[in-house]
Amino acid sequence: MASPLEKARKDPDSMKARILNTARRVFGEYGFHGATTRMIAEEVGVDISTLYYHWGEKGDLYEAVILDINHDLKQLLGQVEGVIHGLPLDRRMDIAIDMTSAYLFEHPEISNLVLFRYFAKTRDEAVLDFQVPEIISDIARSMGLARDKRQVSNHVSMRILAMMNSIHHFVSGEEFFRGMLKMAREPYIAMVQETLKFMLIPAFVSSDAAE
Amino acid sequence: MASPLEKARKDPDSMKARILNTARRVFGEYGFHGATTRMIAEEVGVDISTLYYHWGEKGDLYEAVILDINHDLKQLLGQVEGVIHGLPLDRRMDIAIDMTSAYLFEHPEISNLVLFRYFAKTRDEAVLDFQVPEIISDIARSMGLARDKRQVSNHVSMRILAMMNSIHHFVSGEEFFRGMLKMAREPYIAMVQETLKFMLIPAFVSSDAAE
DNA sequence: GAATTGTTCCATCAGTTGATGGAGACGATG
DNA sequence: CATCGTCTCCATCAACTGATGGAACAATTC
Repeated sequence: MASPLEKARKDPDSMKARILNTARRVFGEYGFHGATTRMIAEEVGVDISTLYYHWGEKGDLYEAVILDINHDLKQLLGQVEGVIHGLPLDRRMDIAIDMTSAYLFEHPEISNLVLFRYFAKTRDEAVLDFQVPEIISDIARSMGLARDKRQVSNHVSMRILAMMNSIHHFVSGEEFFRGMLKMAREPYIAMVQETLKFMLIPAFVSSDAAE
Repeated sequence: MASPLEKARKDPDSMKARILNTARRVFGEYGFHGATTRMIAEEVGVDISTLYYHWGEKGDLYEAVILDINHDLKQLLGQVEGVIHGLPLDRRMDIAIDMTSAYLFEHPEISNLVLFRYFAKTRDEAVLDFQVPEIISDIARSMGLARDKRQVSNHVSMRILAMMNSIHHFVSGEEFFRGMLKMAREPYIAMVQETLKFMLIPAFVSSDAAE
């Protein structure tokens, strides 16, 4: 029952965990093909073969990374849900945007990896991601956009995708956008949150009121 | 004055143009590191060295591709502007969303490459993109969000970035999202356009009315 | 302390990748 | 026909990449 991933999470100082965390960052920065096992090993400060000993081949390590970030995302959603439960929609969205973006700006590799999975093809055939639909259902429920998480319409799923990706996109593009707009980090983050609220809240609130 | 790019555009059947167009697709699908010169050459049906003869090294070809898609984007914006000129804001946005998304769904490699440039690092140092700010200014002006294209506030730039990327994101993620939602192409595209309007129009229209 | 197990590194391999030099093919020009 | 410039391919290189076997070492168990 104790998967390698659980072991790594239990002891963050273990070699397994150190490799996993570095792999998250490197895969997030350069993508699957852009990252090499040597880059990861070098950054950890160990030999390549140590990577292979702990995580098997490159694709397996990548898969572990994906599972790891999905785990983090779910945990984040749980926290957000706990805070916003029972509040009116506009407040729910306001807080959810703040919390989610703040967390992702601290762990930008999550956004990078999510986006990479969305549209960068791997040369080998890709594994279908079964966790994203689940996460979307969770959001739909906690946002009050669907009564039962089993029956989330495509309609609603699309809107949640658009919402999530607006956030990811500003996190992943930070370097590019900040360079372009010549902004420091803090004002950039503040402006991102403002922009997200500007875009997202009117749409969902007015649609909610119309019902 | 006749750059290689202009030559290629003038004669679409030339080897230069055939390589460029294939490179657009392959770089768009797999990213810079995921695409190999051999993949591109093979798809064109020529030897690798023919690639190098016409476009120089891999990075140069990639750069030509980026310039090429920026050129297409500007052309598209010009067309959109011609159609929406003088209409009220909500109509402008409605039409711009339809036209832009329809075009990008026909040329998805544009969206892919734009997004790739935003957040995928190249192992070599990246070249700063000087064209994106210009495109954003154009949009701001044609949307009526800034009086002078010289003085577009970061505020407005962020909103336009968010808008553009919402579109790109649904185009690039088509395969992933359609697989997830189990939708055919046409209804997917229709639903994307509906979702984009749902999200974008209320925000901009209510902000416009408030002024 | 001996045996077993777990962990790390060194050396190395085969396949891939970016890149080039040179030979030949082709058409235009004289 | 001869010559020249343009274009394409074949052969090949060095560097890089994913991957592995085995030696060395450390920790654990008996």
